[in-house]
Amino acid sequence: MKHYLQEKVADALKSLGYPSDVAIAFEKPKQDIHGDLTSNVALALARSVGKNPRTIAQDIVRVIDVESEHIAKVEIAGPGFINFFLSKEFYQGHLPDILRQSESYGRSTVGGRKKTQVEFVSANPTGPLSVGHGRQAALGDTLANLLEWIGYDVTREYYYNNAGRQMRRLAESTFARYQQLFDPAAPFPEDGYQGDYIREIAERVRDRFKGSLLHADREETLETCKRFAENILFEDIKLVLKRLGIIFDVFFNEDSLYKDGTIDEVVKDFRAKGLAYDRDGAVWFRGSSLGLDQDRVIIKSTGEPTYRLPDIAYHRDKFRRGFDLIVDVFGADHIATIPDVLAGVKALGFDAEKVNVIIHQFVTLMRDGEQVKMSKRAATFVTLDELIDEVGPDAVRFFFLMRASSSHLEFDLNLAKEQSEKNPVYYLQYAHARIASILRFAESEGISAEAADPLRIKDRTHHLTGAAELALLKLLLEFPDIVESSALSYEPHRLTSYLHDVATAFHRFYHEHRVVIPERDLALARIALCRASMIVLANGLKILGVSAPERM
RNA sequence: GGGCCCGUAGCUCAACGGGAUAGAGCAAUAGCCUUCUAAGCUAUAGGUUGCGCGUUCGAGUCGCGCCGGGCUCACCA
Repeated sequence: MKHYLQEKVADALKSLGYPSDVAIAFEKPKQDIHGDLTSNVALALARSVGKNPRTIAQDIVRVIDVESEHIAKVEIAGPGFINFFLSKEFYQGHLPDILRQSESYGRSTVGGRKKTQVEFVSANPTGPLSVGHGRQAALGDTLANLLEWIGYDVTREYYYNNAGRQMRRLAESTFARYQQLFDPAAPFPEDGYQGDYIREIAERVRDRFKGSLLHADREETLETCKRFAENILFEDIKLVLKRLGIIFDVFFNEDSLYKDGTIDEVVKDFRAKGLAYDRDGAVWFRGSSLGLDQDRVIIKSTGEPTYRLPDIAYHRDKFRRGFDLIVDVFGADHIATIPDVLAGVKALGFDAEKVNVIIHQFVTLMRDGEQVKMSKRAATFVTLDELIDEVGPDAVRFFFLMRASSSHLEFDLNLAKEQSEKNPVYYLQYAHARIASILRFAESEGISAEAADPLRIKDRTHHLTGAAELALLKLLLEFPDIVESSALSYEPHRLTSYLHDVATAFHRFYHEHRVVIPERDLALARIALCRASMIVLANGLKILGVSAPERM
């Protein structure tokens, strides 16, 4: 409809001799009295044309050629808005489309199978996933879902590093706890990982190797401990992610960048371009010549690279694999790496515009009105696994998706656990379950099968004339636009808030109108509306990764 | 000190490339279940959008300067 009106307005502008290069924007007015779609073209043109915006609006309305079966009314309001009122027949006529598309309703092909990678979580296997990772997991997976829904070809990728100093600490911590199982007085490294999970891993090392590691070669033993711990931690991570319904297509090991020579290549290319140089025994990246605030070390004097180098190499690899769109989901604490990576890939000749970095702010847990204190050092953090245990996967995902990623997120544990109307997850799920219940009832009355058939419903939709019915129907027809805009703006919270509106509109409809009634045609039309509502809720929840129960 | 994010109703948050009277939920108050799920609905109340300038037909949104909170500025990742 938007596109249709855009064309019509463009035609009108042309015939009036107004500049046609302006963006003809339509939006949904906040208030119903301002119509269903509104455009501010007249206001936008006022300056360049040098006329009163209302005059321009009147000109446009005078010559615009719209079919009356779709448009009920066109009005000029306020300073020069042109408000279009769509006919109820227009809305009624589209109800069968929802039923016909069913599970696919909301999908589109605007993405054109564009090869896309979404990288998220990417935690190293040194410990359990935190609550912060949870937000990232929900965000990344939902962005991936959204992009898939609008026709992108999406790869979900997890990048990790199982070498280096952190893994060394993991190995030493594990071994120390293992030793302590035999001799409680054995020392624990000062900078070791404090968490209890290390003790659990150590016990499993003991179960597997008994005391045989106590006097074996230290380096070999540490290597054994490292791999053992890594495997356990990774399995745990995958398990937790699976609890949230997340499955990665690719686990990308940083190590492969060394093995296949990508790292060396990047350094060589940087040197060739004068972007890398030696100083104080280290290799530096000349970010200052690329507009960055300072040069940074990419290879330490010890010969080890800093994280920047593999990060840049990794992104080069992404480009080489042919991704047309690269979405990186990072926590706010990683924000410092981004300028280097983007400048690096750009310097290597790739289009940095294809990289979209989504930064999400931190999560604070609230319990009984007080912030849950978390310290990684003291190992008093709440793990994602524990959070899921406490409030369930649906609440975890939904709560993480409710807010804009740029906003700090306060996670109210009490609210998330509450099985009542206060809890927004239940509010949505309840609407879905309620519809399912109505449909079961309708079926028991023997009239649901017919209402599932778009063709049979087509001639009956004109019975839906109540304000609550039409308001609901209008909202349902917005779904594809919402999916598209949520995806393209990388803002899943638009979808959560939209679904909340749908649930509200449905509940209102439910309270005003009885569905299963003797008037058969009206009953069928209303059942169709229920089905359509259920489709939108189910599809929306599917994108969010939240279950849509049939009963509650 | 530099960079990024945030500051909107008592609390948690919306407001899609500036748009019309700034919206929801929770909390508060008053109502609604013999009828398809009350985990629901209706109504009332709640605001100088942190402060001040500026840009323009129009600013919560853009620019500048303050104030307050978070993150970050390693030869840690």
